[in-house]
Amino acid sequence: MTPELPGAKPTLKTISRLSGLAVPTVSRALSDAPDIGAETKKLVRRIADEIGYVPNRAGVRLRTGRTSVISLVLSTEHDMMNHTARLISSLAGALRGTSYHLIMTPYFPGEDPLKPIRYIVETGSADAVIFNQTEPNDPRAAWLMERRFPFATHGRTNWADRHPWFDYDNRAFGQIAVQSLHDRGRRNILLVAPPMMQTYAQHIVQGARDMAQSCGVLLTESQTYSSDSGSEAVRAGAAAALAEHPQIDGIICSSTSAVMAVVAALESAGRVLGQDIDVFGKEAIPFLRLFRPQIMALKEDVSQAGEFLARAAIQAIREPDLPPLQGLDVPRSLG
Amino acid sequence: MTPELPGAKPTLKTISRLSGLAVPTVSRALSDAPDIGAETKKLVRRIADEIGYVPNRAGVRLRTGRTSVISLVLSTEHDMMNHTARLISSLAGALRGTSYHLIMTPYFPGEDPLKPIRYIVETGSADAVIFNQTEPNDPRAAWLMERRFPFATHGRTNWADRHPWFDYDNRAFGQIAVQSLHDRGRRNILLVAPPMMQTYAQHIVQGARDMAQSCGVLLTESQTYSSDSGSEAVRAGAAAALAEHPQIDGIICSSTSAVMAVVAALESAGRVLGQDIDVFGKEAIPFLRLFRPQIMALKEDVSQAGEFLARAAIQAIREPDLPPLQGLDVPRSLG
DNA sequence: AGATTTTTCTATATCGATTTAGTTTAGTGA
DNA sequence: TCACTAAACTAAATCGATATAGAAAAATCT
Repeated sequence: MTPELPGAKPTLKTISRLSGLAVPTVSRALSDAPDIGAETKKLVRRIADEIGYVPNRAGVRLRTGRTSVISLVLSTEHDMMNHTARLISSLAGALRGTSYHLIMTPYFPGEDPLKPIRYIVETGSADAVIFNQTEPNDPRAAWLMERRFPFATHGRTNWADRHPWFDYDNRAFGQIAVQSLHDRGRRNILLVAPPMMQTYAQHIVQGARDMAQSCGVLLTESQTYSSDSGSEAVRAGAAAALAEHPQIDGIICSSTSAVMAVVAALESAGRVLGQDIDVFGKEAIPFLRLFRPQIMALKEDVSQAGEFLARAAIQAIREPDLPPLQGLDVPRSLG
Repeated sequence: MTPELPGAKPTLKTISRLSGLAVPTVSRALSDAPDIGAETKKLVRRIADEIGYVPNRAGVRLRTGRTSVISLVLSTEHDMMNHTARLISSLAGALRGTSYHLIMTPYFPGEDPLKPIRYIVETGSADAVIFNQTEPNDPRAAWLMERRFPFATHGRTNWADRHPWFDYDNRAFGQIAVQSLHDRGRRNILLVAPPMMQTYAQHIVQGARDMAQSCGVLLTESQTYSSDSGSEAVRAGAAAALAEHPQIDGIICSSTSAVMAVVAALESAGRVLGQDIDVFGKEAIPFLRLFRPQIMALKEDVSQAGEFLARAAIQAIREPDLPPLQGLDVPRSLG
């Protein structure tokens, strides 16, 4: 005769029981109907706040027809130079023909990345979650695994064997980058570090270090700025590095914008790209080389990631006991 | 005693009435349960197909707890050079704190743009729709207005006074572009045409033509390729134009990728940017000028568009009789 | 043939919120 | 004092789908 399971989400019924009022009264009180007394409204709202009541979307929708969903319609065609949008549209495209809708849940830079995830799980607004920018000890992955809530990540974590993911092989990227620069005779390489909290950054650095050691290349890693510091910071940082270490003859960048900033820096320092220095980057979109044919780069296929993650998430929902789907995008040279 | 309103969406009840079977039987038949006869299943499925039955999401969700929604969580932070992603994340960000979820509904390039919209309206999967790449006689806008279904567009249509929209002032862009080039002494301008079906393209061309006439500038409009033809096509087209009309001393592009392709073309033709020729573009992201300080450009604020469209859509849902919200992004010069 | 099982379907309850139609209580007027 | 109205609730029905329990019909066994 337990009155309420502890884990259960509060509903109008919960408030009804707690307040002694009938369910419709509670409903009308919360929607500020004119035929409910002021005292009653105050009481109901207090209880609702206390227990963290959130209306069940399906209930509202079934009864009223209101969905509280806004749909953004967009072409799966990719507008040039667009990483996130490609991921989104390939995901959305891959979910067509399935019964799944894709909803966007944003979070603001400064805030707790766990917050949107908790919201989704606790309000039951999705069957699975997909997120990126994973960290080795990613709190989101830990939280979701603990609750056995289906999810898939773009990028690995320390528990990569236990959940679905898709990742670019950044270790290979780091290795190939150093090797390719070495093949062109470069021996003094600057690595514009990616943001080190993230897993992929550590993979790049590992790969680059390993290969630098076995090739006998001197590898300098930027410390004060990273590839996502903003173009101006990268440009200034690269300029300073080139001034301090004029012997640098190769630069590795992990993002397109960093490549551009670095090229700008070295050109205004009077260096000549492809002659006395090379830049190696990653290219999700074929325009770096259009602009500077001398830029060296490996291809990254973001669309593949979207398609894979869609499948992985669905499998995690439907077949939670199957081994999780995991996939690696193998770096390819440009066509 | 009408058995069924003609406009009503078919439900299990509809199939039940049509087949003479009980509602749960129909449900189990459709989900291929083992305790339903083969003949019955065939019959039920035939009827379901005929009347175009689609399960009501709220019903399923309320009963089973399954949402059939997959949530993509992303940061509202913008990764450089990213138009669509900015729009999406600013939209999603603006909807936080409201009761609305944002769902992505993609469509494939070749296919009917009306299709996803019809799907949303007919399955009732959203309260409002937002879309972009509007055409003057946009069939989506016409269809939605006819049904009084709330929507907002990024870009105007011929019925712009009758629905909510947000647009960049492309007419002003065209004017300012020509005028700025004229101010730098350019008299022979190539306009890399945007895709002319779309409204914004016509605005740019109008603005450019008007100003060219009043300034006394010769304006050439590309015919065989447009700014969304793909970088390689634009590059080749621009190269051909420069070869055929060597007197060209200014080029206007409406997209970032076109600017880059055009600069590549003119440089490999031996022209010097900022000296014997200028390029004028639009910049949603501050990196064109980082790369080539000589590039002239106006700023476009995509985030503003997302925030505005979110508000406009919500107002269209809640206050359908209020005059629709409409907003124009005024081109600003770079800081 | 009569009992037992299997097959195939129906009746009912339920998910959570809201709407419509009452019902009770208190308050007003004659 | 008694009918009459307003204020503040409650009861019951509903949205669409599905799970559970039970019933009727057909098939199988002894």
